[in-house]
Amino acid sequence: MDTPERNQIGTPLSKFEDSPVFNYINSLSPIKPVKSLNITQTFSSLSFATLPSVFTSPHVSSHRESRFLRRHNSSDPSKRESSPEIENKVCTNEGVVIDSAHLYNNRGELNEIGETSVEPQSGHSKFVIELPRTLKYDCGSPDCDSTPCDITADCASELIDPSTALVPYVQEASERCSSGGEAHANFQGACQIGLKKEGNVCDWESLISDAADLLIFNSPGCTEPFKGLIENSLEPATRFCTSVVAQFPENDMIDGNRMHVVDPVSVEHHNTEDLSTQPREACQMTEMEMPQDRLANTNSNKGVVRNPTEIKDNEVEACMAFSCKSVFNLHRGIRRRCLDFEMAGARRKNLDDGSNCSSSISQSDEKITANDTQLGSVKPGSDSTRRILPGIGLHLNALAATSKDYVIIKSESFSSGRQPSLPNTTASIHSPTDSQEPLDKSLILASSERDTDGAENGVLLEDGSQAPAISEEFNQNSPKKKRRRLENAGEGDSCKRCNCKKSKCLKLYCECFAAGVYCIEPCSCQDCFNKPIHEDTVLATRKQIESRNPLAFAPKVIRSSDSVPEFGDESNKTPASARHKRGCNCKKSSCTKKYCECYQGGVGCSISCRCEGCKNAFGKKDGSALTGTEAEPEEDETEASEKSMVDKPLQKIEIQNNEEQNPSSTLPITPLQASRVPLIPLPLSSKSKPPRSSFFTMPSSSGLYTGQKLGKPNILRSQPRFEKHIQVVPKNQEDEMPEILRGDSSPNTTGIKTSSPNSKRISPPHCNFGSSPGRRTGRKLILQSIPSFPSLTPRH
DNA sequence: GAGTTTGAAACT
DNA sequence: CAGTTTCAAACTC
Repeated sequence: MDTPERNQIGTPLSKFEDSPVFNYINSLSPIKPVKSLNITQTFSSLSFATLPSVFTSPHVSSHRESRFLRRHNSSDPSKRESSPEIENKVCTNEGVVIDSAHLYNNRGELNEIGETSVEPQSGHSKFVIELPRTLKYDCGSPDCDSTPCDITADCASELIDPSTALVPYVQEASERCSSGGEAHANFQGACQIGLKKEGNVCDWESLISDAADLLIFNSPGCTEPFKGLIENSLEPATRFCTSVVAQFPENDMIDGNRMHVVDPVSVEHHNTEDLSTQPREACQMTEMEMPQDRLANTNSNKGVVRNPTEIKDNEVEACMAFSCKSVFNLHRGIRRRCLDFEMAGARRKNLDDGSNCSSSISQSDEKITANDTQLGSVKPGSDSTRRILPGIGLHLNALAATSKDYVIIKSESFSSGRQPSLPNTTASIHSPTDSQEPLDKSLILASSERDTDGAENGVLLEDGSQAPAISEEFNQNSPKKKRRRLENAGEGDSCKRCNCKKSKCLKLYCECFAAGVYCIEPCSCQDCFNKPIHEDTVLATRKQIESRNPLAFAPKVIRSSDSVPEFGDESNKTPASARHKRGCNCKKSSCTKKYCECYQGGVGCSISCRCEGCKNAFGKKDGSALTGTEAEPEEDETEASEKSMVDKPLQKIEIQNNEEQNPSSTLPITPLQASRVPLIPLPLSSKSKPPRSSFFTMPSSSGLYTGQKLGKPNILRSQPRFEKHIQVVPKNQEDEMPEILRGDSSPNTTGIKTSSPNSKRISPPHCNFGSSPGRRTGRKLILQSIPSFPSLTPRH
């Protein structure tokens, strides 16, 4: 209560409390005070305490929390604001219900607006009148539905107590109902007019009536002014409603909006009419519908109130409640949808990540998981931006294949769902700022991040939003993801993902970071900074590392261009057109396990390697040096690649390669992957793997690269795209790459034996990417690819 | 799934 | 540049 926050937010309350009316009310009923106290407490605690989560209405709070959490960090200021508002509203509502004070409060607000001088007795009459107002405001606003109902019902019951008041009120209500289809704006207007409300109110209403759609629902801009009005004049309830409404997904909103906006009145009327006959049911219904908090209030109210007029009251209440209730229900339904929707979106992401995304575009229907919340964060508007992501830039994108899809899917889903709604106006009522803003922000963030990513790196980061961070970890940690990741890795469906625990994914230890891609859901990393959110950090770190070693982010395996193989047949045949950039340093693995980067990359060891006891299936260091071994390697390669030729021990390799291929396949998919050298090599290696390396290992590292590449390019080449990317990368790296590439390119012409068996192998391997069969463009492609490469290291 | 092995990356 | 440490993947059980 005391907290400054409260003051800010709760100004209304303070007013109420201070107001003589409030005091009076309190004095009137002992019960009331208690409730009021409770309310106030909750209020203070809730609203001020901090976040919405704390707060009250389970629906609202929970809803919000879930949302925010999922989407983003609740950090968004807007969110907070909203929450407090909501809290306030709720509290006020409760308070109102409990006490008549609430009305007074409302009244007080109204008074501010320009309350008419009511007659002394008017106390009741006022109530009546006021109620209408409240109703108007609450109910009137489509948003309000839920709360208004409560309020009205409560108020009505209690207020009404003085039966006199009821009559008019009821009459009005009945009239309204009878009027039935009118726009509730009119209804409001009428009420207000009758009340003699001030211009403010009128304006407000007029606004509503005129642009009811806009105001109510959504446009933040509209909402704000509106909001201001509300704050000033209106009850918290309205806010609450608005806030609640805001939460609803746009999609829903569409329907909901109409329902609320256009129909609210009619609905109410109908309800009232119907209900009139069975008010109690309606009441019960309402209770059922209402959140627990509210229920408590209502119950209390009932208990407290009950007057002769109860019946009428009940009726009225029923009507109101019912209408509200219906609306409320609607909202609820909407909310759920929204949540689901978001969830669905999120899920989609996950699913997409795992599988494909594009196809799966989601429907809003899908359910979401906690992780998904992030998706939720994804906002409708961002679609375009998201799509951008897929961009080429960092090979990272490759990762993205999944990520991309994911993004796209999201966008689609949203578009289908929310976005459409947006146009409608609706946006949703949201309390002006509340829900919507957060969403927007989140969207923006996500989009921006993504965009930036895409722009800069071309990488798509899934994380996009804040939420991602949280969710990511969440996801990452989850065994499911791990499994998925493993599966993916194993299958090659998806890209490999890191599992960093201490490096924060900002060192080359991190595969993702090394590949120039952001970590995504499948990653199991901890304290990951390799996310769009931390773009600055990532870039800075990259720079740092690059400053140390310009080639740090270059593909480890340099593939000679496809064409490279100068060495003639041999070279062509040799899968090992590629070489490891720096060479391995294996001592115990004999270069026969993935510990060996050369082996992992599917390339043979070269002179540059310092390995001991090299037995690299793709090419031994010694052998490579020997160039002579070529024949074997070639055969192996061919065999491996074609399999037809199986020979040699290489079979093992083949198997491994196959395994690798999958990964590679995935890799190829995303540009990002390209960056990841290892992945690339594998695929190639798989087919071409074997022996060439022995051959190629050239004396000079550069020579090796070139030579190997020349010789083996074929293998690597298998995947045109990869190669391209890879090659490109090298260029960036100037050091070796340029020479190599250049040399390769020129020499390659000869080397390119696309026709060579290797080439055949090549095509198959890469799967995903697309490797369109025709891809093998040969050297030219490579050159072209070069440009793309830069994307990896934007700076260069 | 936990623990070990391995070698690259990072650090000194 | 070499040696050592740190790290995460790969591997084994």
